[in-house]
Amino acid sequence: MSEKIMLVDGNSIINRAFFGMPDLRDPSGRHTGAVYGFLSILFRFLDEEEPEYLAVAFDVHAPTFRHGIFPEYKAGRRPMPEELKSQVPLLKQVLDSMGICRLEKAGLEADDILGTLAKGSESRGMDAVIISGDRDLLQVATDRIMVRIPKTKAGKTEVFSYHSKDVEDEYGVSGQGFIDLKGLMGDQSDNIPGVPRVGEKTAIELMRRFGSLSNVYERLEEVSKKAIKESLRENKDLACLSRDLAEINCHSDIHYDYEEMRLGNIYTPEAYGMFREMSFRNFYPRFENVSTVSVSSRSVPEKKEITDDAGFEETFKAFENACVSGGLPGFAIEGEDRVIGSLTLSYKGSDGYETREIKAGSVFSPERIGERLSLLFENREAMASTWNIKDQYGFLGTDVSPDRFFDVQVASYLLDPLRNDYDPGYIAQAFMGITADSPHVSFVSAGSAGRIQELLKENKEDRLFFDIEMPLTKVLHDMESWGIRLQPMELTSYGESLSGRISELEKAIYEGAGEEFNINSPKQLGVILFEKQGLQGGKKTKTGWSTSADVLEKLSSESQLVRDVLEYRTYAKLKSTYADSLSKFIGKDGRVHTRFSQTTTATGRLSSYDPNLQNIPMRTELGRRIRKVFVPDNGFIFTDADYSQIELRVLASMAGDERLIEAYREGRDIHAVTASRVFHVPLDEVTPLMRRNAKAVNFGIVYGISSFGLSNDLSISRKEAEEYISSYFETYPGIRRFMDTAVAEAKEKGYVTTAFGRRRPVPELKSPQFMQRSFGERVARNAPIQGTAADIIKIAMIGVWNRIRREGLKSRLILQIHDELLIETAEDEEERIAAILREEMEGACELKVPLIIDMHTGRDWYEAK
DNA sequence: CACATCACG
DNA sequence: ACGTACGTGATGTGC
Repeated sequence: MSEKIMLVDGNSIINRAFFGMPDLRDPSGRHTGAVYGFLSILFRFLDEEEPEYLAVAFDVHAPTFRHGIFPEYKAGRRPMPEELKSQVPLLKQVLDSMGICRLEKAGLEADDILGTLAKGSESRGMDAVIISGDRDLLQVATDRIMVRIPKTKAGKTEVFSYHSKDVEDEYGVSGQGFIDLKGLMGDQSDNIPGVPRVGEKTAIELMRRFGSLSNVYERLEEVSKKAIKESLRENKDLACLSRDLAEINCHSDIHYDYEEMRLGNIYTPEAYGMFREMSFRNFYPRFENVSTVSVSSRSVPEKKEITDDAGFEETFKAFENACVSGGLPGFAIEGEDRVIGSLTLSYKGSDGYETREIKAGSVFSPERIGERLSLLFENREAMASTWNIKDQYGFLGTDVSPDRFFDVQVASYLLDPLRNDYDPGYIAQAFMGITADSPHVSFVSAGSAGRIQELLKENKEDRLFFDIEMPLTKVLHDMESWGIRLQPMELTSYGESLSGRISELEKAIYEGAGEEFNINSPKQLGVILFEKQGLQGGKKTKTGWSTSADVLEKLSSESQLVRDVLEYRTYAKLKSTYADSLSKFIGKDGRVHTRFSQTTTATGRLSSYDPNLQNIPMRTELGRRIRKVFVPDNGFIFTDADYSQIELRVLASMAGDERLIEAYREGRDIHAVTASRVFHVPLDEVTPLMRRNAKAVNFGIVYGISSFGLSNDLSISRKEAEEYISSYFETYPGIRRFMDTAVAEAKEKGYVTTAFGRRRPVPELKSPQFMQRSFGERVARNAPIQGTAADIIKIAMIGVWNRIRREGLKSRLILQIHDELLIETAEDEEERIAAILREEMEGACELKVPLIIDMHTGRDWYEAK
């Protein structure tokens, strides 16, 4: 086997990567999308080709132009956007860190460098693979030089690969002929003029017939179309010039050395450092054999274990001093089931941070450690920093106040809510400039808190953090630890009642289909419905037929099979996701303890997982019945309170739209009022259909509305949807102003804010892709509304929790479902709780419209809702 | 591990 | 010309 060299067209690939990737940013705010995309492409081809040699060529724009005769050449190319420009030097740095050979020379095009190397390598008996984003390079393809062009299409990368034979198949010309072809047809992206009136089709035909440009001119009389013949005659010079411009110079003066291009280990520690800086997580596994110890051990202090009483007290004293002097020292507790395994404390010493670890065992009991720590936090002057306090309250006394803590996980979420996680490694790197794999938590908490606190203040998110998010950590901890009681027997029988119907439907479906198959496989189901049964009106997904409910519903009137599948889906979903899985989460106490995440959503909402109790069925009677297995403890009932149209009210208030505000103040039926205005009919002539449509418009407005989305939702034409929307904005001009302002603000500042100062960055607005930008606009309109509603219910939760506690009640807040709170209410506290919920929820904040709740009680969640 | 689907607000 | 409503989490399939 001969050796192989891989040659990458640096500029064209990074360009492709830029336009094919979302606008990623690294923690320090640098644009990195194009670099990421480039590396994905590079790694993919390296894995596929396994070359012995590798080089990446770049253009270096010099004042002289190629051939020196056509100053407009390349002048017509759109200038590189700033967001891409900044990534070229970054990419070069990354390539250098991996020891990958870069080839560039002032005045040379990357094409020329690649062509020269490919031909040079071929003549040395090597195979060459050129990776490029455009087709210019096709002219150098031969039997041994393959040109590969990756294209991103619908999120997938498709690769077109050409040896000389493939160029001939597609264009009917050889590699050499390709140059003449471009001379004839030109190339807009390269500003090669070509012959007027000759496009791709004509050019290919001419080349097929005459074989070369010179033959075309020798036998010009044989050209049949008059207009073409004339144009060719008049533009002979232009054709020759274009041909010269199109030709890649394969004998350019570029120095290269195969030893420098030989592919060694590119997964170096230096490269790993850069990948960490840019948070390119997907590529970390490629570095698994790289030792990173040298990088991490430099800055993270050694933990020293405390083993005697004197050291114990000394350490706590030092920690306490730092706590009360505002030094924000860090701590971290590890353990299980409320039993401390170890406590680590970090505080500033005379020479950087010092870290002490106290392990629970024969010397120090878990209780002693916990009590000593809790005692310290009774001091109202004390404050310490930690990571994820919510999951540590269980180790501390029940009375410890959230005001004693600064949670760096929660705080860094506020600073950038778009990340997937806020692990200590990220925080150390983003706020302390340390690259380490898993630096210990107490050190990171201590070392990053000062900087994070400054940033919160700068962003004006400090009130949000101290007044809402930190108090909420305690509320959430209590909610998780209380949990909600489930009736296992009832859950089982609910599941069994579903099983019966599921097997009936299975049988009917196999009969209707004429064969057995996996109904749960959209792939198999699509084949059955749209190919074997021949149903019409199928839609495509990336991978095949779509079998989603909205598609199937359109077909259900004409097919019993489809109706059975839809019903099967409903039952199967209820059984697998709810009946079967919930029972796995019932603890020894008979209760399910969902986890609430305070650092997951982009808008400031909470999320619930393990299990998710924020998506228990509600909309259909069958599903809703599962709520009957959620029951209060003996001696308790449920009180459920939900905000009425909180997002629309928030919108009315934030937008300051007078008509909408007035309608709410007067307690009107908002959807009916909207219908009356939008459809130009008196209020008492609004039909149920009109009201329903107006309701959909109101929903759409909150989502950032598009005529496409609305038309889809209402099954009306786009034109009609557009009319609804413009009529809506005429009715409520304040809403339009609000929406426009939100988008303008997002474009200017890069983020939008809620009424309480929560930020939602909108990087999509800078994307070169239309679709991404449109998405950014919808996000800019929606996030302030959804986020403000999230802020409000968080305030209400803290209020309700505090009132229950201060008034010494036995009842407890156990669930939050975005606009709804569920209280497990002691039977004798029903009225107190109703009053507290109403006061704290409706009075959570002052809007320009009233906040209203609906409230119910019941012996299970089904009844209470 | 990505995708399709579907449960909720 | 483009082709989506905003925000989540869990499940099952299939590479």
